[in-house]
Amino acid sequence: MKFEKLKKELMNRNINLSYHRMKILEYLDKNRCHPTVDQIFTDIQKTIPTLSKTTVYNTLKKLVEEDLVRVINIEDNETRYDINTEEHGHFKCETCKTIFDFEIKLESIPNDGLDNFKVFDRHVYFKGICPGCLRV
Amino acid sequence: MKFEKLKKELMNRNINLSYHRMKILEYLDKNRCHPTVDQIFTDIQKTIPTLSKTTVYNTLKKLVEEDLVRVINIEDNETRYDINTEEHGHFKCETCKTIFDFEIKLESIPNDGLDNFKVFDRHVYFKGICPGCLRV
DNA sequence: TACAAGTTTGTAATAATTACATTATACTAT
DNA sequence: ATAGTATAATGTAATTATTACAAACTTGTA
Repeated sequence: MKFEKLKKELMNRNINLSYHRMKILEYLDKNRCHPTVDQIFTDIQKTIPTLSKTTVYNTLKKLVEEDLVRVINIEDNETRYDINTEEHGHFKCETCKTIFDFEIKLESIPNDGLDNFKVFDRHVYFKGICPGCLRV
Repeated sequence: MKFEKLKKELMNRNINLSYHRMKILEYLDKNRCHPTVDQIFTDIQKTIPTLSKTTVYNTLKKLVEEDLVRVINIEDNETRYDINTEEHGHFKCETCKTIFDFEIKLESIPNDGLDNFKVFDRHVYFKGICPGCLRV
């Protein structure tokens, strides 16, 4: 989703677009590398020195509740956030640690065992080595 | 994998099957509910009061390195462990919090975008509501 | 202008995990 | 059997991520 559209989405839902919230949203929009809370906090703090980490947590929590941001849990010790809520999988390179997005048709996954389950949320992540690191 | 086979696997790899390690392995074999470190520790401590949590962490780390146990990261705050290393997906019920296994053919997932990637590890997890909780 | 609701901050508390030094156990060669 | 070595287990302390909460600040509105 584009930044302008995201802003509108928030306004539609009566969510106040305060300065901090906007900067966090803008950051997520520009840095689609699935940043951690710490990365978001550290980077934005450079321009807004009074930003507090709690605000980052609060804002992300809000955005996740509103389905504008997705949580990614690949590694145990780092929760990452993704503003791309469209259907896609994640690939984490174990060498350079980069997380790549890849297209995936989740509804094409056969899941006979889940006939009577109501499924809200589908996550797929792979691990391995990316082409760049393989070449070295 | 059966418990006896797991033991043999460890011995093949020259991994000392100490009493604690064996108890942890046995626990994972009997409790295929994807327990957290804390659950494992708390339960086994009832029979081995001198067990330390560090030992649980150490043992699990070893087992994961040897590919006898898999790490499951669904929620940000709880790392779970699964002795079932055969290909399967996980479904977490958001109501009762139970994690179900389901069959999945991971190689059937189309992933055109990953042509030049080397993939080691494929994880799939869904969230939603299980039949039992839906019925209520 | 003043109130109420919502936002941000800062500090403290909690919880999971890791680091590390020490002790215990088991294995090997003499 | 015994000394020596490597591995395993323990306990404590440190680190890190996250949450709880109270206080201060903003903003919109009556």
